[in-house]
Amino acid sequence: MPDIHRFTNKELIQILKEVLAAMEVKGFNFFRIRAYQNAIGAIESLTSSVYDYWQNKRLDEIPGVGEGLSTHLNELFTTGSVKEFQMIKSGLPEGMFSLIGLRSIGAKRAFKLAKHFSLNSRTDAVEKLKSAAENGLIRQMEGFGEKSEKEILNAINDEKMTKNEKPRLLLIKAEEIANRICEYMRRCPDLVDITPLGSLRRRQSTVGDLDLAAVSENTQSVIDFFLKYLEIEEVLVKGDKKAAVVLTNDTQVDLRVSTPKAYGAMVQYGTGNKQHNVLLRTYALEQGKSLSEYGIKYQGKLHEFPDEESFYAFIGLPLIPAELRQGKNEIDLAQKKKLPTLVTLKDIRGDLHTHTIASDGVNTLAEMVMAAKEIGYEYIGIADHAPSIQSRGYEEVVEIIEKQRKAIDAMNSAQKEIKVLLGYEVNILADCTLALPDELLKKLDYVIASVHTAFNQDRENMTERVVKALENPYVTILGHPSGRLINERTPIDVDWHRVFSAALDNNKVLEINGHPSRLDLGEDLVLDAIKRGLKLIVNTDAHDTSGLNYMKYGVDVARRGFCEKKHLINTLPLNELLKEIKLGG
DNA sequence: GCCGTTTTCGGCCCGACTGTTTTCAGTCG
Repeated sequence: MPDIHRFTNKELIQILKEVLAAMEVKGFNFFRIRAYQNAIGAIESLTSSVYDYWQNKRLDEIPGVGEGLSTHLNELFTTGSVKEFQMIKSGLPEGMFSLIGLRSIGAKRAFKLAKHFSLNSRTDAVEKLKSAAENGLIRQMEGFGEKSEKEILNAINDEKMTKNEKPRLLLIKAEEIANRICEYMRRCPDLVDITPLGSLRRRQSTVGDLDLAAVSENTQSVIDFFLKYLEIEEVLVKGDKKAAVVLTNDTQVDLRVSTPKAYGAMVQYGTGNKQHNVLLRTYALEQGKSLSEYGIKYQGKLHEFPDEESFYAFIGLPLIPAELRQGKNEIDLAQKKKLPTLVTLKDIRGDLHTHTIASDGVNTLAEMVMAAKEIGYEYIGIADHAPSIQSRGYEEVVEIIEKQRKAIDAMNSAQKEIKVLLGYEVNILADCTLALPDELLKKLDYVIASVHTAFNQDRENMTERVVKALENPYVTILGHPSGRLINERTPIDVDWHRVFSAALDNNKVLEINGHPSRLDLGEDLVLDAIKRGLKLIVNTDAHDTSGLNYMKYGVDVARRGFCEKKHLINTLPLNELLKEIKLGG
């Protein structure tokens, strides 16, 4: 039965933001407002859906969501609306809720404008405001001036240009843009160093705005140099400590500049995430220490820190890896000296999900093996898409697989530096069967089962489908488990609890696919998986030799999911890996 | 409304920048 109250995280955030705005306008208790802000912040940084948390009765695991909000969310998912929210919003002009998304318009101004121009419907509020601005009516209002009016008009026009929701940048893309800017900035004579902060430094799978921190004795000179960067289309903010711009590719870049002796505090401040910083400041305050981007105020004195390590040490904590600064329980773990020792790229000994020209890859088997050898891997698994029996016929498929086996055997006898394994990526078909029969699967060294078709099946069917695949004795790995393509395709709808149980019961391995558009499993599911004792593997899904380098993005996800070396089977030496992937037949 | 190695009350993060103001409110990160 379809569930009409299944709000997405994005929809929830919008709902909560509207309630938040209403509370601000009506002057609700400051801390109650902040509680909503915190909850919104927490939901924004989630990679799993709140709806799933609700279904599994785990809403209280979302930091900032307590008893009150849980009750409201429960009502929302059950009935489709929340009486309390309606009451909070009652009496306010509807149009204001269309305005709060606009840059430079917060709750207060949205209300003033909506009231003044009688913006009583959402649909035409922005349009009406635009014509008011064009007719010079906004500048006549108290508290508004010519510049505000112009800024509002700009915000509306920008909004229109990006009406289809500016998608967040893939990590790899954000990295590229940031590298370009940093390269340019290094030509500034006064610059000592520059580094990306924010979600890019935390290695989040997608990045919204780019945050950079520069270090220099002459902060103004660095800001001036930055503002001359050729790709800048619009300057949003410029001061002597920070600047914000929009690039011609529509990416917003925030730059902060600090002196060397205070750089540690600046880097800490800018790395976030917001939730982490809030919790850290609260934690420090218990010791009477007040944190800011300039240092730590303690007993009336500002202490400065050249690096983050000394900054964290001053409040009695070890350095918390940037990837873990998510506002989960990392501060607690740090305090108890129980932070995980995160897996690193160097720990990875091989890649089991790669393609060659035998299916849709670009490079030959030999080229892929050579590239893997150059990386220094002990083993590489070739997992081309399994040839289709429907189109080629059974006999031909058998021949193709035997040919591939011979080619790989030849590779292995020709050299001993790297072990080549024969796998296939086998589709989990819509009818719950696999694209290759068991008697062919058992000839392989390992099998990756993946969903590649019929992504839109309902939760029950899809769960059944994946669980069935995991019950097949010849399947080793569940490939790109959610099937998502970032900004392109939403994840399949499955009951992860059941999928994880099936993987656990049948001793299967879940993949963290490192392809920059996939990064799948996502980090929150990775965390759930290791909590439940599941085994994981990071693979690249490389379709050419350069794709093998995607491993680092997969490791990023693993690290954000609190993975240690022991959680990933491809950190094992070859003989132990072979035991892990030994087929059941 | 959230949260807890000083737990169920009494606290709750910090600062930059901007525009419209003569000291600050609003917005943003």
